[in-house]
Amino acid sequence: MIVEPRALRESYVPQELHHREGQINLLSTALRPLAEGDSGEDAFICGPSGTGKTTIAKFVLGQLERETSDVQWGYINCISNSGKAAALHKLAREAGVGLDLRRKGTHPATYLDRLQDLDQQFVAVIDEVHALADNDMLASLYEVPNVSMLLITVDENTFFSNLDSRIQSRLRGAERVKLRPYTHREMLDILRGRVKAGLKPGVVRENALDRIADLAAGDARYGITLLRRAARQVVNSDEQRYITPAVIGDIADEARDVIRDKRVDDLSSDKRLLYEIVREAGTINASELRSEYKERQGNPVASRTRRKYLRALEHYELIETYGSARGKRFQLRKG
DNA sequence: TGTCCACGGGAAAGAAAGGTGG
DNA sequence: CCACCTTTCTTTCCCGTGGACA
Repeated sequence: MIVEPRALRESYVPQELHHREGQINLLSTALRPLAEGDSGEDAFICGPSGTGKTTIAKFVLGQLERETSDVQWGYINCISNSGKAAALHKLAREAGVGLDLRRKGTHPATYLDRLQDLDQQFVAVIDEVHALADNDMLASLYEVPNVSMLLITVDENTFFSNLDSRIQSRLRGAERVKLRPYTHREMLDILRGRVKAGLKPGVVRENALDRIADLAAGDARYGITLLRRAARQVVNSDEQRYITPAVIGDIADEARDVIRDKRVDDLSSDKRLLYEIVREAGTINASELRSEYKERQGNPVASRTRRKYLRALEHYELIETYGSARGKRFQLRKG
């Protein structure tokens, strides 16, 4: 049934990307000077989740890598590497220059020096950049002449408004690539591509793909997770031989949870409890949240810490907040 | 309009991680 | 093996700001 499991993972970068030609060209053009050894433009990729932001970044850099050997690139996700040192460490390692440096006890400037000494152009792909704790890492990277930044975020306007004005003006000229949610038809193409690469021919009913595309509503990550879970369900089942709309219906809720749980699993227990409280309540105001948390947590963290955690959950896009000061309310983020 | 309380920036203390020298 | 060092990362303390509510 499953021929190539990797093709069913959302992190898989296919040989050809459907319906993103314009954006790919825009991004390639922005990075074009790198192939001649000049520094490229900084660029943004923005769009809702599941619109292929990370995938097109990796795709375009992969293309560039095949054309020239003078370009190195590194990828970090700011949700798992929120600290400046951790993030720079990973970037330097991907450039192959930080291998001798220890993770703790190395000054951030050391990584920057190493990147600068590289006699190649370097592209730093910084995913989920809105979750970055201290933005002066961006300023530091901007200072390094042979480093270009490719910043990935959901909405560049909210990202910009949280940025301090010095970096704001520097990044204002950066190329912006915007991604819209996929249409139903586009989603079907993407799913067919994955089916062809990953599954035995004929095991997926066409109307099942239609059902997946409906549920995914433009979010390719969710669509692909649905396809993967459906395939696994059929493999483990004795009765079912084919992926049908009924199978999709059975696993739809579960697939939604899988994506969310993957993020929630990484949280510390206090953050997870705060998230659980918001999730159970749907919407909750600040003081109710505080008393609920204190009641359920034996030794609660200080109130300032609790607020920092909540802000982090907001950055991770697990919750949303409205209002300010005493009127602040917390709400579970949908989708 | 005054009191209450939550927010959030920033400093600073504390804990943890990794390395070094005796 | 242990004491000690450097730097990161987390948590707390301090405090000015501002919305809610009587």
